[in-house]
Amino acid sequence: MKEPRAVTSIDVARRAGVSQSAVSRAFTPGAAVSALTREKVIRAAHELAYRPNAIARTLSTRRSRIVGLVLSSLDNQLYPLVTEQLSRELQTHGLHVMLFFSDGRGVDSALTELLAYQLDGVVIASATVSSKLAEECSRAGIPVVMFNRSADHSANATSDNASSVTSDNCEAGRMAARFLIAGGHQRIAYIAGREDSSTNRDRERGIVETLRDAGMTLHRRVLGNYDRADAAEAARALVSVGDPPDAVIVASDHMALAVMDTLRFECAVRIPEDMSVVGFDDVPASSWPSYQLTTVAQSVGSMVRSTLSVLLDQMEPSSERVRRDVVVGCRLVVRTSARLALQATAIEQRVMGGER
Amino acid sequence: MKEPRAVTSIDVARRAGVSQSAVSRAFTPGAAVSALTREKVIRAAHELAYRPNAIARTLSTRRSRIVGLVLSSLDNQLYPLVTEQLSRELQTHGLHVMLFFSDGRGVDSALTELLAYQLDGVVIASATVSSKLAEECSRAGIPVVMFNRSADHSANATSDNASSVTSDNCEAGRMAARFLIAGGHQRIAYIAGREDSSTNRDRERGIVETLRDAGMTLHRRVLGNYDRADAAEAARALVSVGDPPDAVIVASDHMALAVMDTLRFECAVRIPEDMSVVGFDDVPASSWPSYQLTTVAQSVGSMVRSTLSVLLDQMEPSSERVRRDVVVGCRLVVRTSARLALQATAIEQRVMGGER
DNA sequence: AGTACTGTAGCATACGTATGCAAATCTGAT
DNA sequence: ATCAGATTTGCATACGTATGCTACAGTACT
Repeated sequence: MKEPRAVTSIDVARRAGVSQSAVSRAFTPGAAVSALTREKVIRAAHELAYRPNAIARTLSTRRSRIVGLVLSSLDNQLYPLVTEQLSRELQTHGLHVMLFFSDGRGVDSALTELLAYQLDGVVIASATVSSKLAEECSRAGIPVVMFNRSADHSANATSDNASSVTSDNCEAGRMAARFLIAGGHQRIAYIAGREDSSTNRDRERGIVETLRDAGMTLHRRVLGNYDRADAAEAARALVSVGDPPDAVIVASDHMALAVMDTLRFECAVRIPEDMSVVGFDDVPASSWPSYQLTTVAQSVGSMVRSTLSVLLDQMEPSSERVRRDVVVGCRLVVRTSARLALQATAIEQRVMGGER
Repeated sequence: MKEPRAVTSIDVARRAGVSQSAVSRAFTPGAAVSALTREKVIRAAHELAYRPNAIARTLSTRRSRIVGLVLSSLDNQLYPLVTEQLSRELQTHGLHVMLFFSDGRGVDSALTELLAYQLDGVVIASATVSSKLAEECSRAGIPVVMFNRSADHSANATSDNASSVTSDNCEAGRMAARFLIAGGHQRIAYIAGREDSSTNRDRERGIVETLRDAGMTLHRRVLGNYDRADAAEAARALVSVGDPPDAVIVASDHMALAVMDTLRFECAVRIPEDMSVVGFDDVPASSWPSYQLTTVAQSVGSMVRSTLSVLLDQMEPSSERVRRDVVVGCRLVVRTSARLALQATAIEQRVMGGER
């Protein structure tokens, strides 16, 4: 290897006429260095284009300033949003994101490589990830935040140390159901997400509860698995039999957009005249004029900030690492994909903006 | 710090009754260890739940197995695709992606932190990144690949070492223009991307050339800056004056979708009856039934594989690090947002699938 | 039995930075 | 000028792994 041999703190020390320790301290905020020494060091460093080696620093301090982000896919527009915002937030704190994609098949051998990188924290935003991963991280002393999903306390005997940041999905389900009920809908169907997802479970519970309280019951339930193709198939199933629903709640906007397309262009169903559609998440495309999807928005901003807060907190060496579960509020974004209470056909109220 | 003190190769060595070197070699493919020793080590490692410390390895080998991915945003659906595919491909080669978001304002102080992580390579998929960054990386001996953009050879006196992977954008522009000309369009407008983008420049050149060869000229040109809002504004501008175009080529699908929405829902323009729309990239939403956007597809798969190939090649210590510029072919995906040659109104041919 | 060779094991050190500790310097008050 | 106290400096070592080198054991051949 004839690499140009990177410039090290020793080179800088020599040039500045100080010790290597001095160089290190000059780059460590709050360290004991005189202003003069620091200035000499900074100058020399600048002349040599020196940059502290983050890897060596990690080895020494045992803090990598790297956070792992585990995803199963970026198909759902929600996750690019989360990825970008989380990454930017971390960046302002001098932290960086390393990406890990779960391979879908439960094994996730690739994910255990994650342990090798001395990560300062891990954010799991993938449903298909074995809870074993979270457990392994905890055992290794790495703070874990489950993003947009909570660990199943029930099934897991071992006290699970993973924190979580979720929306108030139960309430979100209620909001969706209440809105449709108020709109005079009689036959409300649900296209579910993955059965093993806490988000789906909570949203569905809120819906079912609210219907029951109104003396109603779920008209029909089909599985969409958070997948566009499955959701399209579910939409077909809903209209393929007699007595179709007059409204459908879809467990995510990602699916809801596919449902709208399928209903409109394959099934000649008018939205919302023939059928109302309500989703969850408020992804960017939901506000596009072609869809104008009424949806229960998750505040990605709040969720990301909460995640950051939990992580920074637990990264403190003095931290007690107690599990924290943050629940963020939702809000209904009314657009035109669902009939309103007052008007059956003439629809005008729209909400296009909103924090993201 | 009362961290549980991670288990190291020394612990494993002790338990297996061998030296630390033996442990290291047992985990190094192709190293000189007997099968017996390796087995003892593997067993001990397994019992202690040992995982080699990638950071320490990096310090020793000077190879981090981390690739930096520099993005300006994930808004455009193209980039989530790229991010996921690149990350997965790298993952299968034992490499990982670290994310960097440029802050838009040219300074990018955050990006130079990138140099600190001893990255094995950098992929720049951000238009707004100072070419200085690429230069700094090259100087540090880090292979750089510009993704979906090429460095301006012209303006840059310093021989730029950054490789690039792009589509054949000039040909892509020609394909779009030829298709519209064949469809009998007379007044073809162009909504441009950012002026400083090589991708925009090349696509536009292909379009203008082709029009000229057909004895035509660009009916109108408006700037869209690869931004949905700007593109919507551009669409309004196109129809706000007399003699509107009968076709518009939009420099990216990301913008084209906004253009379609604006034309249809704000301007009451029927697509393609009143105006044809053609885009570039073939992002996922372009194939959604609401849009059915005719577009010149970039083969994200090919581009990612090429990027990987260049990177792996240049990461070889023996590599000569000569710049490589890969140009990937495009293909026209005909859907229904633009009139075809044979039929003015009755449109039926569709292409929905295709490699991605 | 002696020689040459091959394959393994362990020792020692390097990678670049951070930091505890003791020594050195400075500050200001007497 | 002296000294206590505060500040700053440099030395030495630790962080966990990889690897050049030497030593040794085993094999095959003369």
